[in-house]
Amino acid sequence: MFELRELQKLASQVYFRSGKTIFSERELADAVFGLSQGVVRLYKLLPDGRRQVLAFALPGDFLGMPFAERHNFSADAIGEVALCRFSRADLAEFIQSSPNIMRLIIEFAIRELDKAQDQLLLLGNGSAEEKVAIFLVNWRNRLGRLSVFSETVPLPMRRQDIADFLGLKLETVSRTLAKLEQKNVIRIVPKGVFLTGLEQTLLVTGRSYQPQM
Amino acid sequence: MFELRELQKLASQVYFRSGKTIFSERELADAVFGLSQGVVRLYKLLPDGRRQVLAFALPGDFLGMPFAERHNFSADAIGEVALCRFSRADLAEFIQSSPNIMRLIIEFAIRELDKAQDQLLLLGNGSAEEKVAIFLVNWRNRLGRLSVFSETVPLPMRRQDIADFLGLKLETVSRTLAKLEQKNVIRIVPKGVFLTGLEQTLLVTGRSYQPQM
DNA sequence: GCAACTGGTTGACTCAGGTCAAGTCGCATC
DNA sequence: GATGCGACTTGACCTGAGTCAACCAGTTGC
Repeated sequence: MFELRELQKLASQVYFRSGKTIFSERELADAVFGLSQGVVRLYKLLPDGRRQVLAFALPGDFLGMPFAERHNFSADAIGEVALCRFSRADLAEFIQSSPNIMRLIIEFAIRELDKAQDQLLLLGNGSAEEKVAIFLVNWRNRLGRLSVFSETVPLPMRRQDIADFLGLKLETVSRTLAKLEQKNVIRIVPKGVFLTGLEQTLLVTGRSYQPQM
Repeated sequence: MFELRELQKLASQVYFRSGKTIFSERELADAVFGLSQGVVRLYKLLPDGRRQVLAFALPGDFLGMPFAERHNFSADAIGEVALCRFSRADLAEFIQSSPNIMRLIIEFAIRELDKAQDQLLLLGNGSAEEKVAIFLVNWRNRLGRLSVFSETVPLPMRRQDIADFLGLKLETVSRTLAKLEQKNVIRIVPKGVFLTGLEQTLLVTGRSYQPQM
């Protein structure tokens, strides 16, 4: 699409080292970002320190919403990260000029909403095993779509991140992975897993939370 | 806003009796609705019958997203319901003509996304008591904003609906309400509750999941 | 009035997942 | 190659919420 080319011109590249915060919840959203390299964790915090990871962003994903006054979640880098930064002012001007872009943004927001709702379904109804299994399959599929298609699926995030994403404790994530390995549907390797027949398990158990993240 | 008046002309009023389904997940979204009277439950189902209630819609809320091909959740009436029905074709045409409306839709979608993310935070990290307490306070606040401001807060939905909304079982909801009554922060009355010092409880316990639903 | 239902409550018991506390493994750094 | 550290695993135990079942209160229909 023509407009997207134009949009590129507005971007400036920025880089973040592992663990650095890109932006924080409630902060004024003076820019939004397109992720070009690496993985980003999006999350909300409670005053007492409890955390909910909302999503893991991959290259191609957007961080932050145009038209949102303030960020409503925090984002930080998992490993080294490269981003395209769009200043809010530039972006607003650009968007106003193009109904096509408007429409893309709406469709993007709808997709995000749908993903959040699928996640609600999973958090509200899933057992630990279902949660972990579905997380792994979805993650693999997303990486697959980016053709980061290695046999062994990398898991750059920490166990704690997965736990906070799934509403579990890190010990439970660890134990559940061990259980899945026992069942011979995965193999745990350093910094990743190797999936063998996990989706079959999901089908058999009768769940299908719409494999997409 | 001028455009909103115009929009009214496109609407046709429709009515649903208690329990009736307005639309179902995956169904072609040939129309979207504005809720004018009553309460609607929005939910997703799993093949094995488990259900996640995503939200309870109140008058003024929109059901269904313009630009979404298909509904990505189901909706049915809790009690008698009156809706403004907008056909997809009419609406699309109307929207294209007005960037103002586009912008409103984007902002609406962003708000919905934010609400869904707050709900993720609650489902992932809350105890049964927190979930129920926060649900009651949020519900009261929403009704308050509609100036349906009675001292006793009506709860037109069933315990099962609340349970499916909060990722609990109906017995747990029932017990938790009983416990809150014991603590003298609510009083249970037929088809509703009476809140007395519940928000204080929330502040004391240190949680503030952004009181809004 | 009484039967049949539906929605809600309550009790007794179970168990998945949380908690706490040792370990282990990998990997920097000196 | 010792040492320290952060990420992860594993075990023993505990508990909050789920399960199963009985019971109660309104409502509807005959």
